[in-house]
Amino acid sequence: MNIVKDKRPTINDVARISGVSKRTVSRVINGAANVGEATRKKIEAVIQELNFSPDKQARGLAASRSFLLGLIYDNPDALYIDQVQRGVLDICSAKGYELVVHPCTYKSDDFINNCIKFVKRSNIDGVVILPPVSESRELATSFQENHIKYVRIASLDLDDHANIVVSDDRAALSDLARYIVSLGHQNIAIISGPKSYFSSKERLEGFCDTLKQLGKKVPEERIIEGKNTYESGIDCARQLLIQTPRPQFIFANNDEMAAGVLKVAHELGILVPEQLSIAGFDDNLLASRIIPSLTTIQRPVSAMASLAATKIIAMIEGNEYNVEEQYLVKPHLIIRESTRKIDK
Amino acid sequence: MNIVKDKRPTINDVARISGVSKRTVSRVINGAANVGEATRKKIEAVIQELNFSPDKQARGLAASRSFLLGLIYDNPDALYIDQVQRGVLDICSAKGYELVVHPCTYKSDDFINNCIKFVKRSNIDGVVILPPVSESRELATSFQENHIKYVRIASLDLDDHANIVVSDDRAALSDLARYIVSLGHQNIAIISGPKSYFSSKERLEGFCDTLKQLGKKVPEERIIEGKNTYESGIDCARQLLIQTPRPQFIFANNDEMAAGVLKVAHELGILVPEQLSIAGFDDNLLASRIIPSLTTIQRPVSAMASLAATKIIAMIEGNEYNVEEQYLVKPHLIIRESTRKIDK
DNA sequence: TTGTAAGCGTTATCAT
DNA sequence: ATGATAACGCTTACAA
Repeated sequence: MNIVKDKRPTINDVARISGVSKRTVSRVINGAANVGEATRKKIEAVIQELNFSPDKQARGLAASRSFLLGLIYDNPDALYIDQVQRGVLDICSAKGYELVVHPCTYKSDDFINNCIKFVKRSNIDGVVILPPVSESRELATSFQENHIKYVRIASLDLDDHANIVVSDDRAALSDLARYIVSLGHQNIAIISGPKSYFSSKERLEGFCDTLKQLGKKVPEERIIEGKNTYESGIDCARQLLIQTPRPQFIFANNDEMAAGVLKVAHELGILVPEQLSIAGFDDNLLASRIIPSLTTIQRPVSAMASLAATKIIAMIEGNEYNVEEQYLVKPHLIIRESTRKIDK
Repeated sequence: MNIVKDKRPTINDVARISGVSKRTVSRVINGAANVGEATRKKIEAVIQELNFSPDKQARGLAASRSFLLGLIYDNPDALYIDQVQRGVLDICSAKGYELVVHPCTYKSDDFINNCIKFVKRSNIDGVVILPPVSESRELATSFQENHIKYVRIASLDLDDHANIVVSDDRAALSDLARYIVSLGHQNIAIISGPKSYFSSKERLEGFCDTLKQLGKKVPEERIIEGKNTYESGIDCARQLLIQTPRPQFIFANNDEMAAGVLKVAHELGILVPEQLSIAGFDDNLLASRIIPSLTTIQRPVSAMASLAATKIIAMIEGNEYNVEEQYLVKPHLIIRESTRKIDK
């Protein structure tokens, strides 16, 4: 059906064959209103016949648009990244955009410039920024200064609602606290995420604040700062599980670390959940596969990503209808085998 | 309007400030040989100072290139995808390319056309294709017909060596067979991958052939076709573990399914590895986290991806030096806790 | 070794 | 409603 021609037809071919100027063809392509009905029909027919479609690069060069969206992240969690990509792509392909991925290194002090250049080089129309990079005030500021459109995904409401999608980690951790107290646990311990991340802070405070309201206080020495890695979970669990009295419940800032706790418990012969309850955060692939399966908190990652994509495209196309108003989602508790009521 | 730094610098700015023509700057950008040493230094300095990087669209429009690489896949394994992306990106960013991701649906019969359109729409310079889509003869043929450059990543040598990176799954499974026999296992069972995938066939045959050479034959009813998912692993394990005599060893075509086997064994009170040994394939994140940790086979995914990227860029840039010769990598066995010698 | 100038396929600014 | 013509930022014959 499709005959491969030597050269792709250009707007000039369409113009010549239609007997009009290319400016008029351009009008038709872009759906401008002021084109005669007869002319439009004629041109559309020729476009059909030639199987013409405008060249994206030329279009981009002339109009400063690329129909490219960027995804910026410095996150080792492959599962999270993958979910985000799919969520964004669902929207992208429906709207005629493509997704360009850009992992970066948050710690490198070149990283802001690196991101800016990434966007400028390819004339990326807008970017979605993932945590923890999304927490960078400097990056957001630089994007604003460079007139780069962005939407951040984060755990804290730290930008205009048009520019952010927030998961209310604090509220979710509050739920977890109530659940744990309802199970009767007394000796509660926490492996937090890196304190420099807002998300860690939100989760920690959401948990501790509600605990305090319910009359339970977590002492300092029962809160250890982890690095969100499996190995770090193991280290922290070792420190926690030798304390007397031994913790009855441990919350780990993510599932990776929770898996580390499980590992240490197993090594020490501590039964989960009989002698120790554990909860994580993410609802990682791991969470449902591991034995015992992990009580955890699930963010609607894919939905957040789709929302972010919708918002960024709305910004790009100037249709900022009521998209600003939607920005907050609440993660929810998933109860599995790793938590249970205190026997006694 | 003249001295305003609002706009990003162009090749003209670099030329003007360096006091040369833009043709010379272009030479420097593209690493041409015939540029005076002093001139080059001067220009490079200015490029640095201006933080200049050439506009991809303009470059593409002029040179009929986009500096965009595509990644085509229909693979639910997020960890695999993520590793591939990072492997490809390592090379990409070093060579000035960006990566556009394109998940697709292998089963949909529009998928070939969908992929072609994806490439043409954005003038993608070349694509890397992941298994199982990479096994599609039709897709490869269509790409050839449309003069689209591609490199496939696969488990079987099914294309010109210039167009493929192959992991020798067969050889790796042969190693596993020898290892298992050395442990003294008699009753061996297999959960294969979908039979329609070449990779499943390679692994199955590599395993069975070597087993046969060593005097062990796996009977028909001990080979079950799984779907490479956790749930499918559970289903197949149930069928296998009620057989008499009960299998002493189960090979699962991937770690996801092996995790399912572990789950069922746990439910049935079968001790792993005391009463049942299990091995998987992939060296998934899961493999090292799960308890007991999983004996499995690791492909050098990231290295394969980098090699694929190197090859596709060589094709694009016409530097097909000896890159054709490198195409085969061998996965290797990782022995963990889930396999052990037969007691008795 | 370096420069001039003509594109590449669009969109945007003016006219008419 | 339509059309010349100039950008857009770069590469590349062709000179010098």
